[in-house]
Amino acid sequence: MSWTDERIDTLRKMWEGGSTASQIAEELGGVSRNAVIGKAHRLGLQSRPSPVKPNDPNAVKAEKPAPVAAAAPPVAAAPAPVEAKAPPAPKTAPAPKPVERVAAPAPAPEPEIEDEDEDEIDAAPAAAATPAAPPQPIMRSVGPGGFLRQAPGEQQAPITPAPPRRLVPAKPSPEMANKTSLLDLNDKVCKWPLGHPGEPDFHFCGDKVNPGFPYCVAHCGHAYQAQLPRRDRRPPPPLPFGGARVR
DNA sequence: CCCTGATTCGC
DNA sequence: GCGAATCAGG
Repeated sequence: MSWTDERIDTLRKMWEGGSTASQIAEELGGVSRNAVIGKAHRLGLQSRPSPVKPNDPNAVKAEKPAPVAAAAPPVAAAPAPVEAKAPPAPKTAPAPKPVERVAAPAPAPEPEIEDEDEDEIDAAPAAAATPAAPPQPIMRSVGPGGFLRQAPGEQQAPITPAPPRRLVPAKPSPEMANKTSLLDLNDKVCKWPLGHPGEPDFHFCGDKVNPGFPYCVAHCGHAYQAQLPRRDRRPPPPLPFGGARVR
């Protein structure tokens, strides 16, 4: 493959649009990630914070070891350290346009609790509530039964497993009449739990399963997230660069 | 390990 | 000019 104007154009647009070299390489096809990077540099397209490059030309500062008089050892090392001229002007403004990008995380699936009458989990009467941290929106994903999965940051025992409460009759209960209980599960019904174990009306979806899956079609939608091929993933900045056609 | 981008260097 | 090999941080 050669670098035709068209391909260079795509490279340039994607590169400036924030696509990674790998993505660009895949999009173009026939070239490696390295080829893309190499070409990008040859085109003069640098920038883009590199994981391995401190993008701070001013660096070196705060270098603990040498508070010595600024300049290195010039020949006529004048002992006079002071002479407060101005701190060595940073000459040309280095700031190469930091290409700021807004991290646009994929819209997390709205944590919907699907469960009729989700009764509040009355936490233990912790008298003096601990001040704790200020409430902050945390994005969680929803697992079967409406359990909120812990966000990556928080670590904490997963809520009380199954509050004893009172035992409920396994089957002959009015409210459980038409519900699918544990004993009703088989390969043909949706095993998506509704409510929480230990609660009076805990039961399972029970709908006809999506063939090949343990859940019905609807709940498969919750249980499985489509994993698109890389090439179809449009990275953060939804750049409308022209030439890219989704294959 | 995986991912990144940067750099080098033989072609 | 090209890009594989290599490097180095996350």
